[in-house]
Amino acid sequence: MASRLGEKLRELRKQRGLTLEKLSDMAGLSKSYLWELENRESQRPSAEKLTALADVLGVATQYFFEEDVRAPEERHLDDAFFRGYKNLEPDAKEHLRKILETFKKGK
Amino acid sequence: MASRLGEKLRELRKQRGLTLEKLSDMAGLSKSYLWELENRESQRPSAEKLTALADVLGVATQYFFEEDVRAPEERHLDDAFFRGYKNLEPDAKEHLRKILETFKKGK
DNA sequence: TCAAAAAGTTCGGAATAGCGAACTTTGTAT
DNA sequence: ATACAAAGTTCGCTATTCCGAACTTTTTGA
Repeated sequence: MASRLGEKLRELRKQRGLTLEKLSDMAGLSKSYLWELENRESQRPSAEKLTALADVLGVATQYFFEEDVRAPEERHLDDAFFRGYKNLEPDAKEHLRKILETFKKGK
Repeated sequence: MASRLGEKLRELRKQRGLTLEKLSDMAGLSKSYLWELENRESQRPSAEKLTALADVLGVATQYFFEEDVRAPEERHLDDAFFRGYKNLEPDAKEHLRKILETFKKGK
C-alpha cells in the first residue's frame, strides 16, 4: 500500500500527464527515486527534493504534509485566493481579516 | 559562513529563548544535529525534521525555503488568516474572494 | 501479430543524514 | 580566582537517501 505522500505525488503527476522520467528530469532527481517516493512506504525525502517537486508541480510544499480534506479544485481556488491576498496592502489585509472574523462567529 | 537555513533557525531559536537542547527535544531531533543544521554549510535535512522544527517554532515550513520579503510577523498573521479562511463555508469563501478582487483593482 | 519504443521497476552501492557520548566553552555564584 | 552547571561543539558510527544501469512490462503502429 502506498503512503499518503506517494498517492499525492502520483495523482499530481498523472494530472499533468507526465511520466516518471519527465517529472524526475524537471525536478532534478532520478526516476528510480521518484518511483520509490510514489510506491514505497515510509520514505523520508529531503526537503530539497520535495520542494523541487512541489515547484514543478505547481503546489505549495505544505501540501505534501498536511492531512487535507479539501478537494483539489477547492484547494486550488483557495491557494489562488491566498496568493492574491498576500500581495495586498496591509490595510486591505486588515479589512479582510475583520470580515473573516465575522464569518467565523456565524458558524 | 552559515547557510541561509542555519541563520533562520538560529534567529528563531534565539527569539524564543531556547537552547539547542530544549528545541531539539521539542522537535524530536538530536541537539548535535540541530547544531549542524544551524552552523554547517549545505545540509539537506529531511522534510520530516524541517516540518517538526517549523511546527514547534510556529512558522510555516515554506518559510525555510522561500526568499520571502514579508516580515515574519506579517507572515504569521497571513498564515493565521489563511487557516481561518480555509475552514469557512464555500459561500463565505466566495464572498471574501469577491472582496479581494475589488482590492486588487484598486492598486 | 510482433518488434521497437516508452514507461515502469529492481537492485547494489556511494554519499550523507542523523544519532549518542565525549569533549570544550561560557555563564554564574561564592 | 575557582568550581560547578549549562550551553555549545566534535566525532565516529549506523541507517537511509538517492543514484545509475540493468531489467521487465506496457504501449504503439505497421
